[in-house]
Amino acid sequence: MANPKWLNSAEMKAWRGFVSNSSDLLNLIERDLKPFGIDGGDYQLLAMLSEAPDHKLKMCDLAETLRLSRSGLTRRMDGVLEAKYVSQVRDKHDGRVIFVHLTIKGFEFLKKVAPHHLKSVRKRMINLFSDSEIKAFGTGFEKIAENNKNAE
Amino acid sequence: MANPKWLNSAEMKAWRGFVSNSSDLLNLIERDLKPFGIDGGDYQLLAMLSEAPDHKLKMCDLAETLRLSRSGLTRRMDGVLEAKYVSQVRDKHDGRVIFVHLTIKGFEFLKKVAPHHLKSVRKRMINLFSDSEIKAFGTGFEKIAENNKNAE
DNA sequence: AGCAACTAGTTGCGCACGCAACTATCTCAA
DNA sequence: TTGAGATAGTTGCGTGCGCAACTAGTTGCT
Repeated sequence: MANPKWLNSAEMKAWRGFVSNSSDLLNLIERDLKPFGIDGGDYQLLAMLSEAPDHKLKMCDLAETLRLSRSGLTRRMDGVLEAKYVSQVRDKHDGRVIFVHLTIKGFEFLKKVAPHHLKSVRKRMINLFSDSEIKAFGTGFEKIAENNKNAE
Repeated sequence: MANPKWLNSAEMKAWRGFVSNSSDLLNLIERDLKPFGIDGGDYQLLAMLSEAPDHKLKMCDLAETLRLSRSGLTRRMDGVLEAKYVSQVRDKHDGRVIFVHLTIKGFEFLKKVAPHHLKSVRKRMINLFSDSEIKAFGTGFEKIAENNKNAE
């Protein structure tokens, strides 16, 4: 354990850049959503539903894609249910599971907000990058994801 | 505002990869610190002090490097003060400011933990990357940081 | 000198989250 | 069929954080 290789300057720059700036980036993009009366968590929730088959997902699957605990999702649901952006339907075949459905209202809302969010993501990240940086972020995070899956 | 260009598949992969996996990565690296009795926030705090001139930093500067609000830092200090990893000294020349000093004990502790943390960062990110990915993460986050500074 | 505007740090409060414990439901093996 | 274990979702509780308001100290303008 004594002396693992220290990070060279390029490695340090990559790691520190990631640690320091990713939260800033996410915060700014979330802030861009505020004028539309939605926070980043709810936006992601609606976005994930909109991409799911039939615009619905089981609570536990939704929690997983959102990187939330089951209890965290239960409570996040309060807001979007109240706003009638989603509805819950108990599964007929398995009484334990609840499907979360994106409502028409939720989908319309998402379609209204999405272009603004997209502009925000472009402005704060994607449009700053060269093609090779885009590619490297894609493959880099893919490797991390793969590695995390087998995390001990 | 109507139709900004949607993300192509490479752009989407970069963005989604970032959004979905960065929190997982940070959580796993933080989890690796747990056996040493320290969380990610306290570790970063000690690390930033260890790299500062004279191992000390003003509260407000420390808060900024840690991406914490001033109040957030005030409370995070409780733990590391209690553990005697840091001490606070009021500035002689400006009675408003408080310097946070890394203590000998804090520095020794950090030196003990750092190699493990380093291994964790390598295993979960750096060692997975090609040279060009390392480079791209460095320049990519640098661009984001630069852009964030001028954020409106 | 004196007062307004700013800056550093702390405190009160509310919020979002995870963990552990709980209920309800399902699965599988004997 | 029945009972042990797994799985889905909720609730109680503690924690870490930001925001707003506050105190204390500094700066700058007149």
